[in-house]
Amino acid sequence: MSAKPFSSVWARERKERREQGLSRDQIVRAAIELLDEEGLDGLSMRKLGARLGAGATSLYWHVANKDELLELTLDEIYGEVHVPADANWRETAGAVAWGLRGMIIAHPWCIGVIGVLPSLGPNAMTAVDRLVGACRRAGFQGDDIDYAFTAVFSYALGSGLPEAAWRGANRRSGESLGEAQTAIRPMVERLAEHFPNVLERFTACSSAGFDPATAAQVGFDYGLLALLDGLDARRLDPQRRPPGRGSRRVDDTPCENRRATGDETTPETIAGS
Amino acid sequence: MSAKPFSSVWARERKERREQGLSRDQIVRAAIELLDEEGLDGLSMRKLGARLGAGATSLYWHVANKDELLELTLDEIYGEVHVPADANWRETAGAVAWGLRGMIIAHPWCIGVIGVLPSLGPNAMTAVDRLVGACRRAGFQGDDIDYAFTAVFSYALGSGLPEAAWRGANRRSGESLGEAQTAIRPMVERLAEHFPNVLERFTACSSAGFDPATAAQVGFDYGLLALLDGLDARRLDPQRRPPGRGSRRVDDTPCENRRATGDETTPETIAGS
DNA sequence: GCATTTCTCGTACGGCGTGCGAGGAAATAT
DNA sequence: ATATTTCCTCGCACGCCGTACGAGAAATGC
Repeated sequence: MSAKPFSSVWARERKERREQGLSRDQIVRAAIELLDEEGLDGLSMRKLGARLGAGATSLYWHVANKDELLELTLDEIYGEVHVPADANWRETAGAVAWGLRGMIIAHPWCIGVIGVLPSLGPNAMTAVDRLVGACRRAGFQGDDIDYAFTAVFSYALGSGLPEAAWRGANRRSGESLGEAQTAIRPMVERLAEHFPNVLERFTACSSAGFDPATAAQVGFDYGLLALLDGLDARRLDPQRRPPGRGSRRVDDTPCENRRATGDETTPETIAGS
Repeated sequence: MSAKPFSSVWARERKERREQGLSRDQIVRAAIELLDEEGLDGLSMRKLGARLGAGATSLYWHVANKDELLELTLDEIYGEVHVPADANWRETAGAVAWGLRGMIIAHPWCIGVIGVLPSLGPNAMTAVDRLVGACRRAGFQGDDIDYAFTAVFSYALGSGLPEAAWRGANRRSGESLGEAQTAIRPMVERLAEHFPNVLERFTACSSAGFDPATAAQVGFDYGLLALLDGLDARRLDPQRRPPGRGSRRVDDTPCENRRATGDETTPETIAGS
C-alpha cells in the first residue's frame, strides 16, 4: 500500500521532468528557442539535448538528423505567417510579404535554412497555396500565377536577407545598429572617392536621425507597393508581356560572368520605359 | 659547392610548387573553387590548405579566420556582376538584377554568406554605388533612392534563394531537378486535398514539359519588369506615395506573429488598386 | 655576420554530427 | 504471472571541425 503512492509520485515526478519522454514537437520548440537565442551556429544536438534534460543522441530517435530538425523548425515558423484564406490578391500578397518579413526578423537564422533546404512543409505550403489561389481568383492566368506569387515571395525573402545579416552581426558584436554605423563610418569615408553615391546616401540617412527600423519598414512597403502595382498592371493587361518577348535574355546560360565564362557582354535586359 | 646547387634546386622546386608562398588572392580563389565544387559545408581550412599544398594553419597568416575568408570570397564573386557605369536606371537595375542572379546560380553557397555576413567589400560597393547613382540621375529623390535600389537588390537576391536551395539539394542527392520533381510527386498528391492550388500549378508545370531553368528565367524577368514598372511609376509621380501613407503598417513591431506576441491581427497592408 | 621581420606548420584543445549497441521501461501476448 | 516484443534512452567512440600557440625556417635589412 505504501509502495504504490510512492512509486506513483516517482513516476509522476519523472513524467513532469520530461513529460513522459521526449516528443518531436517538444524538440522542435526547444530548437527554435535555442536558435532564436544563439543563432544558427548556436544550435547543436548536445546543447539541445542538455536543454531538454536528455542525452544528445536521444534526439535521434525522434528526428533523423540535424537537417531534418532544421526543416521542421523552418516549417514551424512558417506557421507563424498568417495568410487570410479568402482575401483579394493584394491583401493576400501583402499578408504574405509582411508575414515573411516578420518571420525573418523574429527568427533571422531561418534565411540560412531557406537557402539550403527546400521548403515543402505543410505550413509553408498553405501560405503558398493561399497566395496561389488568390492570384488565380484575381485573374492571373497560367504560368503568370507562378510568376506573380514567386515574385512576392522573392521580394519578401530578399528584403529580409540583408536585414538578418545586420542583426546577426550586431548580435555577435553585442552592439546596436547605430553603433555599427558609426564604427564603419571611417571605412566608408576612406572609400569616398570611389563610392560617392553611397557616401552621400549614407550621410543623408545617418544625419537625418532616422530610426533604421522604421526606415526599413517604409522602404519595404515602398518596394512592395511598387511590385504589386507592376504585377497588377500585368494581371489586368496580359498583353503587356507577350510570350517570349518580355526580356531579351531567355537563353540557357542566363548571366554568366567574366571569370566563369570570359564573356564580357552585359545583360542589358531592360528596354527603357 | 655541390650542396649549393642542390639546395637551390630544392628551393626553386619549392617555389614552383607554391609560387613563392601563399597569397591572399590565391587562397581566396582556391576557396571559391572549393565552395563551387562542394558547397558551403565542403569548405574547411584543412581541405583548403591541402588543395594549396600547405598546412591548414598556414592560412591564418593571410586571413584572420574563416569568416573573414568568406567575406573575401563573397566580395570576389560580387566582382563578377558587371554593372555599367553610365546607363539609364532601368538598364542599370536590369544589369544588377541579372548579374546577382547569375552570381547566385554560379555560386549557390553565397546566399548562406550573404544572410550572415554584411557585404561591405569594394566590389559589392561599386555595384551598389552605380545603381544608386543611376537612380539619382533618373530622378528618384531622397530616401526613395534607397528604397528603389534596395527593392531591386531584394528581389534579385530573394529570387536566387529558393533556386539555390533546390540546386544544393539536387547536388547533395546527386540527381536532377526533374527527378526530384517526380520524387516528391506522391507527397504532393497525398496533400492534394489541402493544397489544391499548388497541386494544380504543379501538374500544369510538370505536364507542359517545360524546362525548369528557362521557366525560372522567364519568371524572374516577369517579376523584374513588374517591379521596375512599379518603381518607375513612383519615380515619375512621387505623389503616389505621400510620406507616411503608403501603408498602414509603420509601427515598431512590424509583423509579429501569433507565437511571439499572441497578437492575432493580420497586417492587411494593402488597399486594393 | 647578425638581427629582425615574414611566413609556415605540427601539436593540441574543445566542440561538432552521429553510428552503434547495450540497456531499461512499458505494453502486449501467452 | 511470466515471457516477449516494442519503444525509447544514452554512453561511447570516430572522424571531422576552427583555431590558439609557439617553434622554427626563410628572407630581408643592417
